[in-house]
Amino acid sequence: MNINKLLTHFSNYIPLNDEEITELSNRVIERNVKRKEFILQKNDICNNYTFIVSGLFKMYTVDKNGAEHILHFASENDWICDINSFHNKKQSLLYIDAIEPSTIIQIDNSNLMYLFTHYQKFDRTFRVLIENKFMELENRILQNISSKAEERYQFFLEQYPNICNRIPNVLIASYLGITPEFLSKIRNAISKK
Amino acid sequence: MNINKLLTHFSNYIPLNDEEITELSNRVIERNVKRKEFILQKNDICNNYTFIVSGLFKMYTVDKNGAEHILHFASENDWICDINSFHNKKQSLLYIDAIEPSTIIQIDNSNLMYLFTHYQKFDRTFRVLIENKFMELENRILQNISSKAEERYQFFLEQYPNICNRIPNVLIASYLGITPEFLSKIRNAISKK
DNA sequence: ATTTTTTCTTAATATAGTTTAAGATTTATT
DNA sequence: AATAAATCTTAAACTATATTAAGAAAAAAT
Repeated sequence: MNINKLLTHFSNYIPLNDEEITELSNRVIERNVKRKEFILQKNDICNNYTFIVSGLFKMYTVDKNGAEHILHFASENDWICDINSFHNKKQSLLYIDAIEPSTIIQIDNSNLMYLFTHYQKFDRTFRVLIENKFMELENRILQNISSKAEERYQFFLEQYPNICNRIPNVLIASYLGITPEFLSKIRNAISKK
Repeated sequence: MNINKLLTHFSNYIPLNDEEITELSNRVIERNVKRKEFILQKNDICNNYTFIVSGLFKMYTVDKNGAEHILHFASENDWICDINSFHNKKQSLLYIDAIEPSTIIQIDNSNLMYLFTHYQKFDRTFRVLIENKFMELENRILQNISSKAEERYQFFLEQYPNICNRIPNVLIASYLGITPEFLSKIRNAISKK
């Protein structure tokens, strides 16, 4: 069962005891998701924290011209959630769909709140989880305000070696905030060095 | 005493009981900080979470050309900390200094860890705090990858009406990731509309 | 296996943003 | 009050990136 992958993930933060493992296991559901299938769409309320057992997702907005802007990629052993919609029960502005066929484990809002309330460890673990994600975003912001597109691309390749060759360049461009044509130019310039 | 401002701040998340108030009060220190005084410098380890009672700070890197890139502004009733340095006890890449004469309340690493370990509420409150900051950064990233500088400037003015007129434009430009000359051009274009 | 769809590239032209330099204005310091 | 320092603006020339369009290559669907 894939729950083991989630338990191993937790144990990298704080190992769970038997009671916590049982409680957690009873409160999550496992799902398979096809390529291009949505697990969140705009105007829906994001009711789940999603742990990715295998596969790859993108979270993004679509602007008035129909262009996608990718806020996050997330692959195996990572979480994906619109926490604004999740915690405030507000309609989401974001889409999340699968770039690859994927297997996920989801915990919904009420079950996660139950764990937060009854077991201190979950508050702690999710605090540390979100702190780590916050640091990643800080680095990304710094890149965005201080570096040219070529440096940001090189940094992306270094930072995400496991996913960068599973993602079409058109999506990497959208993540970096540039056009695919310009990314192509950058790649050409790099290859000539 | 200014500790009341901190207690009020906590009570916006989860009110503290008497014991928690006593514990917290005994574990923080209050300081006054002059304009341009550093509370964190590059290569130091950030050993404090800093709550701002009054005043205004900037957190930034300095690149190889000596240019500042501002990651965060923080004013009264807000927190500022390099959480990467703080939690991992790593040398910071960042500076934090006061834009205005300020009063702050600081809690150091060991005291905060004590509170986390002994009182669940602090884990919870700091989880929610960092979740809110994470959402703010998500919005900023989306702006950076999808909007032109003029829109980002207008959004900044709307989102931070209380601080935007206390910050010189040269620093706003650095926060937005543009040159002060170009911000001046944008302001001129806006004023002609 | 063939067709359709998606992805990647190239190039010309256009726009957004930077650089350099200089002067004017405002704010801080003596 | 005078001087020094920081801030804001303008403009010309330059560079980074976007747009448009078109064709080639690769991947997905039938």
